[in-house]
Parts: sequence; structure tokens; C-alpha cells
Amino acid sequence: MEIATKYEPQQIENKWYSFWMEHKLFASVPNQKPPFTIVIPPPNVTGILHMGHMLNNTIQDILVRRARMQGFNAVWVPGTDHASIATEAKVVAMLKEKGIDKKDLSREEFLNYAWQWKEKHGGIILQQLKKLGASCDWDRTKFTMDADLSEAVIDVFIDLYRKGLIYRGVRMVNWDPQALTAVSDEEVVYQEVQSKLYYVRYQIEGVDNEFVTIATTRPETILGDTAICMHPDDDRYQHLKGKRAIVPLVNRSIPLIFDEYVDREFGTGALKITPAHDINDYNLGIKYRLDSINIFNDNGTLNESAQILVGMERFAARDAIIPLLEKSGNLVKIEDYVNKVGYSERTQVAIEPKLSMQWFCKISSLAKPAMDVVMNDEIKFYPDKFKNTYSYWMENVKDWCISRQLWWGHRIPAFYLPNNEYVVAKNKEEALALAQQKFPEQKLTTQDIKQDEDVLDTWFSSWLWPMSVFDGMRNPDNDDIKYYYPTNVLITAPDIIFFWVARMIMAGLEWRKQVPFKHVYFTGTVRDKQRRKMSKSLGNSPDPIMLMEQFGADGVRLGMLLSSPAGNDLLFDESLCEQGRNFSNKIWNAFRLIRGWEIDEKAKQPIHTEVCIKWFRQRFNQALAEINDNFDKFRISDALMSAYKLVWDDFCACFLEVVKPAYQKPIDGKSFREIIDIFDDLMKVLHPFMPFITEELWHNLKERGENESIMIAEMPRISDEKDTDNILERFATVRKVVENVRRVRAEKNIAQKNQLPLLILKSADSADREMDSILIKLCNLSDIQYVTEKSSGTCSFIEQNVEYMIPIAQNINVEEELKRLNEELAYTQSFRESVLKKLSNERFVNNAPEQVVATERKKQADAEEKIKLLQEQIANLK
RNA sequence: GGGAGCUUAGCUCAGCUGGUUCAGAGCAUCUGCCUUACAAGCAGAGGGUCAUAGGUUCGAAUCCUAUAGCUCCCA
Repeated sequence: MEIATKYEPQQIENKWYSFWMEHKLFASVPNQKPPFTIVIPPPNVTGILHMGHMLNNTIQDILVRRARMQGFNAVWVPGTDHASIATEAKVVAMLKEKGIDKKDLSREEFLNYAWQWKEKHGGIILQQLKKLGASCDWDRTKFTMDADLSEAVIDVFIDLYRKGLIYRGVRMVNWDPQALTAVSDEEVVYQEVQSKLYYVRYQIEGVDNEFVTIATTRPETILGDTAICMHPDDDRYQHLKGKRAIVPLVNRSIPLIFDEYVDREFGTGALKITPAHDINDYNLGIKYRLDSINIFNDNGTLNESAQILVGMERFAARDAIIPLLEKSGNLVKIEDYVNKVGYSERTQVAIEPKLSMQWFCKISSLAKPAMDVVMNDEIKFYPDKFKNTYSYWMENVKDWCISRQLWWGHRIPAFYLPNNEYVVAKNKEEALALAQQKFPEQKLTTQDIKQDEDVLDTWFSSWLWPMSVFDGMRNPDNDDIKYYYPTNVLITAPDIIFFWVARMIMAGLEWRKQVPFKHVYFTGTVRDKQRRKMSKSLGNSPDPIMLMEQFGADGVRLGMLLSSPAGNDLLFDESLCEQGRNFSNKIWNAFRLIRGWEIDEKAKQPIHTEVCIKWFRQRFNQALAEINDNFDKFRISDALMSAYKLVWDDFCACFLEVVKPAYQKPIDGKSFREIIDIFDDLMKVLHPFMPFITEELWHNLKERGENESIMIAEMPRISDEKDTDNILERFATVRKVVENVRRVRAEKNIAQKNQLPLLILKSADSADREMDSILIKLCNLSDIQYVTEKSSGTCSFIEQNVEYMIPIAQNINVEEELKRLNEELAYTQSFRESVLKKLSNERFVNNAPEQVVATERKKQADAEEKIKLLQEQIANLK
């Protein structure tokens, strides 16, 4: 049979993904088996696949596939989240292209467009995940604005409201003047910017030529100033106590106040106070009952209250006010200054602190139990350092601003009445009934009540995700939620530990009295080689689809994992995928080798093959234990590396070299079948990492039924067979000897095809004939002789204090050999010295555990033995 | 400014509660090979004062303290 020497993944991948789908192998329904559940961190419905998704979803798929093969009823629930701000921005932009302004549309019209957009473009990412091999139960695909999930969100709002945990209030919020909505603290990204510090002097009221100078980075907000504040102990300003100042340009009289909040070192020690536009000023404003003058419109332009520059955009106003201040004689100086400015994560525009009416969720009572379950390890974090981050945030948790001034999302179920009261209810009818009951004298009708225009923060729906995907909020006793919840593990990025992870824990405990997941695995950030975050604007992110076309999905999956221990950033480099592809190819060729053998049922199994199979079974067992252990600790890249080395180093480089028959010779049937079984097991171990190639080869190894798949084959278990004859250790020694022989070959330029004899300075009685057969095969030896005396004209080496000699025809380079031997002797001697030093230290001998002292004595004995051998070798050469 | 964490080979990282020659892995590098599964490969080799300075200990990459540098989170 002709098989290509290179593995070509494309067709194979499509073939098997279709096969899995057709046979519904990803589907899960509750049954008697133990469940294993993962819910996908729902990507934005606007999203397209990027490298972060690749990493995250590769890990989820590995865990799910492995669990499935281990006999769990595994489910991986896919879905997307509606991403209020991002989606609304996309739709607005799309409409703009069509020449439609959002302002000209009704809410219903706009939402129509938005749904159309979602149906057309939403969920591309889920299609892309299929290319990766994601074994999601697609029939369970959910969207955070599905009717059932939406109902759950509204119910939760009402429930929290009735529990007194939701309130409405005026607060300083982070206003995004482009998206025209408040965003949460977590959605603000602070960046250092090069800016200016403006020094502006204010006339003291009623005193000629007396001024107080302040420093500000935002001179345009002067127009909203309602006080100037200084430190009460500041000597420079004692004489100003009780006086007032005049705001430049608008000539408003404002008080001078004194508070310890002020940093005397900063600027001039005098601070202008604009309560409407700065959170700290706002707090001082409350404390001193200052006026609050809002000078901005929602879109960031100046309003009537500013008195001048009305209608001008805030940054333009900043530029415009400087010449005015200069002209009026109030500008003292300008300095360069670096400060941090908050930007909206969604629109990248500078956040404007703004006072506005918002809905808030009281969080502290929810946070307490959520804190406990992480601290007591009921939920385990990997890596566990994120417990620190988590506890710090939870201890200082603030109320959650849950309203967004958008249309796309879950509309807040609050209904306003003509008397400025409001009621919270599931829909207008219930709201009306409630309102009529509450205010019977008002004689309210449907026309009198008006629902809140705002929607809820997207996270207010995603915090229910692990429950709502199983309809666990509306039907808490349904079979799915009872079976699949709590989920086993959440795979996510640490930057949403507060947004999402913490809140899911709160929600799970609040509504199901049960944690939503038992383990949280935090992936690192995918960065480029220069440690820069991958981003669209830098253009440093490769297209995952192209990568998969180039290296195969299996290759890319390996590439993602190879250097990404939990929580560590992954410095992505295409060469990692190349390594993955090369590994696929290695496996492919191992298969080609086996496939090409002819089978002779009459032939007897050679001794070296028998021994080698015995060894490999032990080695496999050992590696399996390692892999399992690594999985238990969520050290997935380590688990992969164990499997990688098992296949490449042990199976291909060693095992196959021993068992493969000579060129064009057949293999005996027994060996063939045993080797196929071993290969079969290896494919199963690799399957979670590399689903496609393993499925392909698994089907080619043996006759398989039409409905069979490696996906649902049983994962090999650690066998009880003990390594009674110590074959692992004996084999390890053999491999060292093989290395030495190969080194001699390399140094002496002796080709592998030329047979060599090997002399072993050891009694023939203690020979290990089993291992000799391996040596002969791997080193291509003519024979092995056990001798009692050294012979000259040999290259020799020592392994486990046994001397091995290879007679060679050419002259030995005595000097070179001596140099090598002397170096080894020196090393061994100094090693012995260090051991002796320890042993001659009474305190060591007295204090150290017996075991440790005994091993030191053994080291001493071994070293002395080796020194003796080396000295003999050296003497022999001279 | 407050907090957390990191610093081990050229790169990315392991190294658990001090004790096996403990200084490791993968990649990269160098040398030799188109050997009959695989050059996307084979065989071999080199490479580190474990950030620095102290301390605890019979014994420190591992524990403690300080310093330097880096990263992240919060304000």
C-alpha cells in the first residue's frame, strides 16, 4: 500500500468532523454515568476567532474528550453572549453605512435591525471552533438573549429587587461619551498619557492683587468649579481661611475650603473642586455641601451651564480655553506632565466621570459566601495565586452598576408612574397590577406607565450562564440542571476574574446554594514573541484559520499548548505550530512503518522483541501515571509533553527500532498484533490533544465498525502489572550503553551499518542476556563477549561501574582518550571529595536521617569504584 | 501610592513539604549523516555561580531578611 510520506491534514479533518457530527458523538443526555460538564465562556456574538479563543477552547476540548473516554457522560455546552455595547456599536455603524441614524429609529425598529444583524453575522466564531475540532454539544447552543435565558435574567432582577439588593441612585459613573452609556469600573482601562499641567490663578474675592494658583490637567472643567480646597495645615494658605475666590472667565464666586484630602506636595497645594466631573471632588462636594455644576452634554460637548464655549467638544474646549485664560491674565504656566487617563474598553474614548441616575446591585452580602468557597478550596483555582487577587477584590468589593444606556440587551423591568414612583415587575401587565394595588387612588391605566429605557449590563446575564444554559433558573428541578450542575471546570482568562468568575460564584450560591464549578483554570494571555498582547490594531495576531490550514488543527492545538503552563502567558510563535505539525508527521510515519510490514504467522517472536514489548508496557504504564497526575493538577502542557516524549523518544526512537524487522523481512504475527495494540493505546492517549490524526490512524489500525470512533473508546488505565524484574531500570542502563556506543561510532566515524563487537568486563554468569539482545539490535553489534581482562586497541567507557570495550581497527588517539578519561577522573574525584566532606562532618552524620547518610556512603563507594576503573583505564593506555 | 507575583541554559518554562551526581525539559545552536517509516528526519555534542548580598541549617535553586530589575492587579 502506498501512503504519502507527509501527513496531509485537510481532508482528514473535514472527514472526521463530519463523521462525529453525523453520529452525534458530541451529544449528551443525562444517564446513569457520572457527568462531566463544561460550559463555554460565551464569546461575544460579534467575535471572530482569535488566538486567545484557540488556547482556551483547545484546553476545554482536551478536558472534555479525555473525560468522555474515561467513561464520563461529558458535555460541553457552547454559546455566545449578546455583548450590549460591542454589538450595539456594530449595528449603529452598519446603519450609518446605510445612511440611517439610530436617533431616527424607534426602539423596536432598531432591535429589528440588531436581530437581523445577529442572525446574519452572530456566531461565526462557533463555526470556526468546529475547525479546531471542538466537541461541543451543538444542539445545546445557547445565546444570552434567548427567550428562556432572558426570562431568567429578568426574574433575577426582580428577585434581587425584592430582597432589597437592587436600588436606583445618582452616582458618579464612568461615562462613555461615544457609546452614550455608563460602563462599569472594570471596563475602564487606564493608560499613561503625555499631557500638560496647567497652572491657573483665581482672584481672591474682595482683595486686589491677591490670587490663589491651582494646577489642573483639565482646564476646561474650570467652568464647573464650585470650590478650591487646600490642606488645613498648609502654611501658605492660612491667611485665606474663610475667604472666597472668583472662577476665571465666568466670574463665579466660590468658597475656599480646607481638607486633609489635599496633597500639599502636588502642584501648588491648592486644588480646584469640580464635583460634577471628578469622583474625588464629588465626595468632597458631598462633605462640604458644594454646588454641583454639570457642564457636559452626554456626548461630551459643553452645555449651557458652562456659559462659554457651549457646544464645543471637550478636547477642543481644552485647547480653546487656554488662550482665553492667557488673555484674562489667569494662566500662570504650563508644564509637561504624565498622568493616567481612563479609556472605555469598548470604544477606546476617554471616559468622562458623570453624575447620573443608575441602577445598582448591592454586592457585599453576595460576596461573603462567594469569598468563602474559594478560600476554603471548595472551588480550586489553577494556578492558586489567583486566590490572592480574588480575595483582595472581594474584600473591597463595591456595588455593581448594572444599567447601561443602550437598547440591545435585557430591558430593565422597572416601570415609572406619573407620580414619579416606580414598580418592578416581569411585564407591563404585572407592573400595572402592582401599581394599581400600590396606588389605588391614581386610577392608573396602561398608558400611564412607562418602562425604563435602559438595559442591563451584559455580565448581569452571563453570571447566570452555568445555570441558565440548563434552564436551571426557571425550572430548578429539571433533569439537565440536576444532572450537569455544578459543572466540573471553568476555563477562562484571569482578566475577567471579577467581571464574571466571581459573579458566577455569587449567583450559583444565591440561587442554587451550590458552587457553579469545582475548578477554575486560568489561561495566560497569548502574546507575540516580543511579549506584546495580540491585538487587531497592532496586526500581530495570526489568523487562526490560516494557521490551521497551514499546520493542521492538531498541529496548531499542540502549538498552543506546548509552552503554556496554567496562568503563564503564551509567547506565541508559529514555530510552535510547526513543532506540532512535525509531531503529527512523526506519528504518521510510525504508522506507515508498521503498515508496511508483511506478516509471517509461522515466524517465531524474536527475543529482543519480546523483551522490548515487555519493557514498553511498563514504560507506558509509567508515562500514563505521569500524564494522569499532570491532568489532576491541570498541568496540561506537562501532560502533553509526557505523551509527546513517550511517543517520540520511547516508542519511535527506541521501541520501533528494536522491533522492526530487517529490511524486506516479515514480522511474526504475535509481535505484529502486540505492536498494533500498543499503537492503539498510544492513539487513545493522544486523542484528546490531537483528535483528527488519532481518529484517522485508529481506524486504519484494525477493522472498525461503522459507528466506532476513538472518541468513545476507553482511555487506557494504569495496569496492575508490576515491574517485577526491574525492566525499566535495566532498560535505562541499556540505553545509556547504546548512547555510548553511538558516541564512539560518531567520534570514530564508524557507520551504523558496520557491525561491531562489544566486550564487557564482567563475569559471563552475571550477564543480562535479555538486555544483550536489545543492545545487539540497537547498536548493530556482531556479538557481545564477556571478558575478564582488558584488551588494548579498544575504545572503552564505564556505565554503572561496568567497563565496556569496543575493539576498533583504526589507531586509537591516545591523547584524546587520555584527555577524556582524565576529565572524568577529575570530576569523579572532586565528587568523592564533596561526599567525604559531608561524611567526615560529625554533625551531618549525627543529624541527617539514616537514609541520607546511607546514600552518601553508597555514593562514596560508587565513586571509589569508578575512580579505580578510570585509573586502570588510564594506566592501560600509557 | 497600596497589594500580589516573578527573576533557573540563547528562548519558554519544570524543579511539590530543604538531602539520589540536582542543576532538568522542550525549542533553538553546533557537528556528522539524503541509513531501506519519517531531512517536517536520524545520530551525537556543547551550554547555567539557580538576579545580588546577607542569614538560618550538618546541608539551600528550595526557608528567612534586605537590595535591584520585571510583570500584573487596585487607587
